[in-house]
Amino acid sequence: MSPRWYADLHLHSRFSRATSRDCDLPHLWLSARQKGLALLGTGDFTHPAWRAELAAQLEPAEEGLYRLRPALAAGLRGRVPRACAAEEREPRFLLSAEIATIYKQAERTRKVHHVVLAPGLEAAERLSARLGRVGNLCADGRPILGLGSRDLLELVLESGPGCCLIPAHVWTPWFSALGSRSGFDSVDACYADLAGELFAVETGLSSDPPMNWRVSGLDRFRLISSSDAHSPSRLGREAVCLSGERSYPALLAALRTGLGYVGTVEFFPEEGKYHLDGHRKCGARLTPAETRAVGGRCPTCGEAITVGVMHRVEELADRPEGYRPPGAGQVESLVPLEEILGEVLGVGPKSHAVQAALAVLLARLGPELELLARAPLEEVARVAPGPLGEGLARLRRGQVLREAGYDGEYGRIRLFAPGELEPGLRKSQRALFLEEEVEDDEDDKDVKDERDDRDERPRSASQPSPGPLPPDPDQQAAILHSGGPLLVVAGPGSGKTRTLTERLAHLVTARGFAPEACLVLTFTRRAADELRARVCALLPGQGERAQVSTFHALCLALLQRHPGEAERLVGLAPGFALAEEEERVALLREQAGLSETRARRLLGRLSRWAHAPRTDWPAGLEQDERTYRRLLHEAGRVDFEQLVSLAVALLEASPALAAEERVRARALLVDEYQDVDALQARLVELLAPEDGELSLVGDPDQSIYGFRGATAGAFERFAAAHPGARWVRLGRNYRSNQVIADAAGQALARGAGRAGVQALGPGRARVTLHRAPTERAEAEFVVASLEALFGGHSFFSLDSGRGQAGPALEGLAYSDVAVLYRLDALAEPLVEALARSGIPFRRRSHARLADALGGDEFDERADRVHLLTLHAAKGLEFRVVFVVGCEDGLLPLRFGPLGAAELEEERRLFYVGMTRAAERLILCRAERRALRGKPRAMRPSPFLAPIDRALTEASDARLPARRRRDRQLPLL
DNA sequence: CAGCAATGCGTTTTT
DNA sequence: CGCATTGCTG
Repeated sequence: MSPRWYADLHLHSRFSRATSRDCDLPHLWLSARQKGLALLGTGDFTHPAWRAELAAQLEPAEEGLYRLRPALAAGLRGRVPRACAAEEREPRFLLSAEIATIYKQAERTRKVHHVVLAPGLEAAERLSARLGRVGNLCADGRPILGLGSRDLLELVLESGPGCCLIPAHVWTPWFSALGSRSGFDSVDACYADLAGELFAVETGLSSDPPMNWRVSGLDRFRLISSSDAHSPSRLGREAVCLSGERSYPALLAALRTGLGYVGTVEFFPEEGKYHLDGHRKCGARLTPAETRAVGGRCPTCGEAITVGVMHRVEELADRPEGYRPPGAGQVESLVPLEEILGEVLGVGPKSHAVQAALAVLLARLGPELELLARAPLEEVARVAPGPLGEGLARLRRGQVLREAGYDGEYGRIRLFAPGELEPGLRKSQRALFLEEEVEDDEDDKDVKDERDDRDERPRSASQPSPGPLPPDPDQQAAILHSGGPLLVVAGPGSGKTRTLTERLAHLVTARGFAPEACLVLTFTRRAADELRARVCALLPGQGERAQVSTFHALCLALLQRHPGEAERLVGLAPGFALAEEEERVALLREQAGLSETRARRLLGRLSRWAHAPRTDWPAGLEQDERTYRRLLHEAGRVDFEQLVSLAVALLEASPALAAEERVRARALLVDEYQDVDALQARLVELLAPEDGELSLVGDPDQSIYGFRGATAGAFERFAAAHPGARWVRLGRNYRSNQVIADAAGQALARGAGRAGVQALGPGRARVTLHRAPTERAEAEFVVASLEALFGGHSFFSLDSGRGQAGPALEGLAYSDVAVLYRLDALAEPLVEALARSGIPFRRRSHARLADALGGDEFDERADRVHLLTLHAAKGLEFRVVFVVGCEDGLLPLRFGPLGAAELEEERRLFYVGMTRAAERLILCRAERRALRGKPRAMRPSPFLAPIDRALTEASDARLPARRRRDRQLPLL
């Protein structure tokens, strides 16, 4: 039997009334992953703006289905809970909409809602065009048309093969085919001569299949269930369960024939808003019999009672309760996990405590629907010992307490009787999920997580998906700035990328800049990809047109745009091309007769000396360089290192050409400006738009690429040349807790003056300082700490995790942790210890194997502990960061005497490492370490000294006390 | 060819 | 700084 999958075909976008602003494709996609929905309706395809968004953000997948564009999906990867990331369940979308028809028939006003499905964007467009002639489709994503149900069905059927209609939530009183206040006594009466074209009906929240089975007139319809969600978190509260192929034709076939239709996921019908009869204003809830007894009038006020679904089913039923027609689907009755957790924890379903617990459960146990229906209870108990497992057991047995809904009031399903859950039990269950509540919870209220969500929120695999908060005032100032050059100094975790991308979006949407006239410059392709994805998400349909490029790619494109001038003015060979590393080596071997090793060595030396003044070059190097350049030129090649200088030379040689290039980018935004070298700074000056916007973004405190030519003070030099430039400083750190932010600030400023960047967020965990005897002991400490952080084998058990680097963190995924080091060579003992422990890890080595193999995106996002050099960690963030090798000589790295500038760069490197951490920072050192074979005694890094002892705690290795006697040795 | 002095490299990384 | 490689001299 092929595996089952779930589909939610009826939901709404943010273009419908009373829906969440988060009903956009990324949020829906993310929620689908969390719920375990493999197929989602888009909802609202009749709305032109939503259709434009669909066209911009989706791309075709299986027949009739669409997937989120990879650039967008890539940006969301980090927010998918670890156990919800199954590749084969990556959500697909199909075109769906809900249409309301209001019309008079046989003297009665009929209000009927319909779900419409289309086999693709073109068909949706066609149908929308026809419906647009009937009524206004722009006012509401769920349009209201003055059209008979039958006529709507006719329009749908005429819009092309595959277009179909499913009567929506057929029993609800106010808006449905069978509704007591709106509809008919049969589906056939509603759709008249075309009713035969229908093959499925949606049961709605307040009825379930067993109720529907009592009406023989519905036997020929496949029963479907959907969420009708108005916010992403409500997706999948009801759904269709299918098996077999995932495609639009297969879905229709399953609904028509039953082949591949498994059944439905349901609310307990009592939870629906219209299950029983009643009058909400007076709080009167009545069973059908009671309603009949009081003559359909509210006993309190005398107004008409709203007749609910149960009552209506009884009116139309021609079979007793309990009848099950042949071929009926399976029924899984579930309760949203948020509600269950709210009950178990004794707090509201939207509370922080519930969201935290949800994140843990999804990260560990997988998507919600599977988890509720099938997660093994032993595993549930392992993740969350306590009443949750028992609750799920009762849920699966259908042993629930039901308080039925009526007249628009949701019902309530409980798993535990009143008083069954002791407050103490609830508290302990809550403690499982909340990091800091255990020791001091003076009050019983939620621990409020104040961490802001501006942008640089930890990309935890287990984060729920809250929408972003509005920009803070400094971010806002940078986003809105208009006029002269803008310098944005953005500290760690301050929302730099968000500010940059939102500024770009602002320039386009509010200031009228054409997207193609906006240029964003970065250093790495990776950064460019990320920025592009985020710009696309912010500017659906337009972001793709913006130019987001690396310096080198821009320069190459610029040279290639002007081949004539490039030949004439900077002496490039006609039809020049970029030389790859192998080609450069081959050139030197074949043309200059150098050996392979000598050729590589020469290229290495040239690259190393490229940024030093030629007068400092070793003897002979200049001569060698001239020869190499000549050979390169004769071969019609340029190398990467020349690109920027050639582009600068070209722009300087031809002012007209420079002016032409400036027009191409009326808005120029440069990321990581602190890393520009002199040529790149010059390029920026040459390209600075005359009447547009120039924005330079970066952080001088994170300048760590001096060896590559980045010259400290790039911002200052720019400001000196442009006295009118506006400075904006983003100083709030939304990433690190206060302790980490302060400690990092002290390390950077050598303890003087500045109390670090201002940080928000909870933070009681101190920075751990650990001294190990040897590098092997250091590695074992890291592993033992990781085991504690992950809670050992019983993942969240309370009694573990008091050991090494603090207690277990809830919902911690392996990829939330990084181990950082100054030299790649320091990774060896870590690799060995981690491999032994079985903790999955990934070492990013600078060996560019990944690129050679065409990228390893999959590995990149795998849930593994990251091993990285400090340099490679820049721009990333982790909930937990270890920095190993905090020793003099390694931090700062020193071979001989160290210049002041180099010392400062090493200090900034340490600062960069510290500020990668959001929640926990552990600084480790070894007293003896073998470097290049020879063991050496190591002193602590001088960078540790300025950190206030109040912010740190010492943690000595308390690994299984193998060698207690060691402690008697003098500690020095 | 042995022996010694001079030189340069080590470390971070991107295109 | 300290080690390895290179290249020169005897």
